[in-house]
Amino acid sequence: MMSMNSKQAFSMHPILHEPKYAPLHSSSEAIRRACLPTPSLQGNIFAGFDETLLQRAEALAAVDIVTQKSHPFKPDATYHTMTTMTSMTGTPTSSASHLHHPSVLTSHHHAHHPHHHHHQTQGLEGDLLEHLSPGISLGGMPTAADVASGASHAHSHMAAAINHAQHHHHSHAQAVNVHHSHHALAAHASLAAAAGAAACDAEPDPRELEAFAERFKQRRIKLGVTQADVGSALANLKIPGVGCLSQSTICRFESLTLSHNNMVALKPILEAWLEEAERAQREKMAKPEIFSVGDKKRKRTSIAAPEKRSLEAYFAVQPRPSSEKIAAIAEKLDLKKNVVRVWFCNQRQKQKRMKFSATH
DNA sequence: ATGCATGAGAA
DNA sequence: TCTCATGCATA
Repeated sequence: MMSMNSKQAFSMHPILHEPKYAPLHSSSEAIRRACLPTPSLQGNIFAGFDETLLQRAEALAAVDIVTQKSHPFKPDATYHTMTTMTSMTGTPTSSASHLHHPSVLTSHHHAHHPHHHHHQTQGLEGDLLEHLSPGISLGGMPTAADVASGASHAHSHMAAAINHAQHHHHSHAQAVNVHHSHHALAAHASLAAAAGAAACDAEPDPRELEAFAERFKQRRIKLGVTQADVGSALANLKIPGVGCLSQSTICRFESLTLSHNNMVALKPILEAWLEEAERAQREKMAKPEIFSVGDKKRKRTSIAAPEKRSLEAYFAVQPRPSSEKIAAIAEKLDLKKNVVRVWFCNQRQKQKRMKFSATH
């Protein structure tokens, strides 16, 4: 088995999004029912009705229900927790924190399906949910991460901006950019170089990526660093446009549960960290003097098993339900429309992840 | 390790 | 709105 080829063909563009400003957009909340014409689907038999589809899907779901059981839960189970962070122990299992969303690597694009719906009128709904802003924190570098941080110190700052694009003559564009807000730094250029490698850069080889991920994990563990440590330590590398990443992302990288593009974009960064960390460790070995020392809560809705099964059934029939269908499903399952919409989005994303996509 | 969520950017 | 990259909260 060695086939290589990424199936995603993206493209073209040399990228670059200019540091745009974030227009403010308020997140859309929910739109409730409206009347809508027709969900034009592409040759789908089940194209435009609702009840029938829903019932059918549920019937399918029912099959599982027999086999599996869980208790029916509240439709709106959201957990909130007050997070009190402040727990940094020496043990590797820490967490990282950062400022805003350091969103950052992007590349994508490929054109795909032309689907779209119509306008739905009205969208209002008093929603209880709102979002808040993050609290900042992160003061010093605690413990465990000497290696992680590559021994260098952090001046606590995040960077911000820039966006870098890489494109050669090929197809693939990777861009690492951070959203900046105010100032921007200069830009520069070497992402690939950071990898310290010879190659120019992108290698769409699932093989290579998989191998790297494996090695990465292995060496990371050997260094005694946790995924969270790696994530926060990335900021210390000061690679233009690269801030820190969460434990989640590192974990997903190692387990290949990221999109191909994302894997490709992250690889050079993590590779750079790895080298730096190993270098730092060697340095430390030399002199055993070591270290001196050492909100808003987001709510996570919990969709009960039965509802989840129904959603899966609907998804099997129609992965991209129209707004109206989403509303119908939401109502039927007694879930918020937005929850259902997000569920579908996440489901679609899952399908696209690497792991064993196919070409592999 | 993963589920659900947010946000930017592009349609 | 959707996709994508990411992250907080959780199990």
